[in-house]
Amino acid sequence: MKVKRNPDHTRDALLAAAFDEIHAQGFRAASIDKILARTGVTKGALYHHFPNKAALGQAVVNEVLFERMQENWQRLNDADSDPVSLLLAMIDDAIAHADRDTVALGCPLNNLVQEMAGLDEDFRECLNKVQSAWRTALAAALTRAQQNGTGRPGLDCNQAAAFIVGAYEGCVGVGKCGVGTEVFTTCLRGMADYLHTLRPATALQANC
Amino acid sequence: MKVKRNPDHTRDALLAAAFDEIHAQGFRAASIDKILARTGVTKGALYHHFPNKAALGQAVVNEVLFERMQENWQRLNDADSDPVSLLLAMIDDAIAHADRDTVALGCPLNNLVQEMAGLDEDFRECLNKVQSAWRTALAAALTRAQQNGTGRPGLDCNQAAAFIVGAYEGCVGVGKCGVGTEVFTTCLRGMADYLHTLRPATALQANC
DNA sequence: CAATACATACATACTGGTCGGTATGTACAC
DNA sequence: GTGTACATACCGACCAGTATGTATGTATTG
Repeated sequence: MKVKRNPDHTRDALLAAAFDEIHAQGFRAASIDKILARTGVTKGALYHHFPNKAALGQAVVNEVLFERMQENWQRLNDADSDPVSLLLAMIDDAIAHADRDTVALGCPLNNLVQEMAGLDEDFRECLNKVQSAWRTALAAALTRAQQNGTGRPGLDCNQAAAFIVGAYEGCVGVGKCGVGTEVFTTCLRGMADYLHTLRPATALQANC
Repeated sequence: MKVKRNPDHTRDALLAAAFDEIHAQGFRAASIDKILARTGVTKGALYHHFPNKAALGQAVVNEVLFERMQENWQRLNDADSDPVSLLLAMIDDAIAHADRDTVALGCPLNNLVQEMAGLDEDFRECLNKVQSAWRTALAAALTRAQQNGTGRPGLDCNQAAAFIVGAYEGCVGVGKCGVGTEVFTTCLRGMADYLHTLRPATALQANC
């Protein structure tokens, strides 16, 4: 029942398998041969669709990773509830659904940033597009929070957005060191404490 | 004037060169041959001192990385000034001394954690020793702050310590994505904002 | 004190395996 | 029939690791 030729499907299959392999092994340790074995695609086909390994990796970032992460962020801006509560809910969700394997794998974006951003300028650029889109979406959400009264007035939203991205990636990162999910969840709970401080100071200061 | 034999010096030279190579390339991409070329040590000598590459890498973590990082933490506990101010000063210092190359290299501990913690149990274990020692030192400092009145009373110190470690590593991590030091420093300034919330609420709530 | 014995500390040359990449050929679709 | 979409076989480079040999320092013994 296998279709003889389907270039789009072939390309997508390669991107998906490359994403998984790179997520698990990192880009440089990702094996072209393993990606081929996983998909059943041959080397000739791969090098027909991508000029070299770097182009494959960057296509994974631009086409798979970027879109996958955008699905998460846009939740921040299409709802009309307050963004800080949304962020807290996402933290709770991450804590609730954390399991050993996903913690060990880490964030695919952060993994690549740590490995490649300092080594390859092209990689750094397309990774930066993903990460800065994240920061921008977060900053917009925080600005919206200020406007609808659910965000602390004095807050520097761009600065806070940068920190939130960094802190979250950091929580996922240090979580890898723990035996199970403990370090990860503890770290996230500390982050939840921080997120509460992004709210207007009314509730906290009621007892003074 | 070269001393004919000096096993301790040979071993130290290998560890130092391995640290640099691993810091720059990661563990798996670190080349034994390049470490040898850098030191002038031969392969026979290296494999006399270390049974294999993994043992060399773990020795780097246990002997070089651990001690190097401990020098930074013990500042938190030997002074009698308040720890939160010390942390803020360290952030300021990091911002002031940040340069393009160090940001691109990233934190040697975090680099290794991201690369190896999920892949190799032995590595994870010795990296965890370094990182948990950091968390412990931080938690102790925060507890001390609570005791001498410079720390917020209700704070869960272990949780906050975990978050601080994660957030800082995250700031260094996402900083790699930026063109220069901008993302890194913005992120750290956001972190400084967080650190202020660890203080007792007196100063902030004075205007209510 | 000197000769011997032995372990430590290297040095050199090589191996098998994996890697990304390519050269060349073929079958399908329009 | 002509370009696209594959398939196969192969290449040189590099890799960690090893087999083997040698020089050096040190303890032992006569």
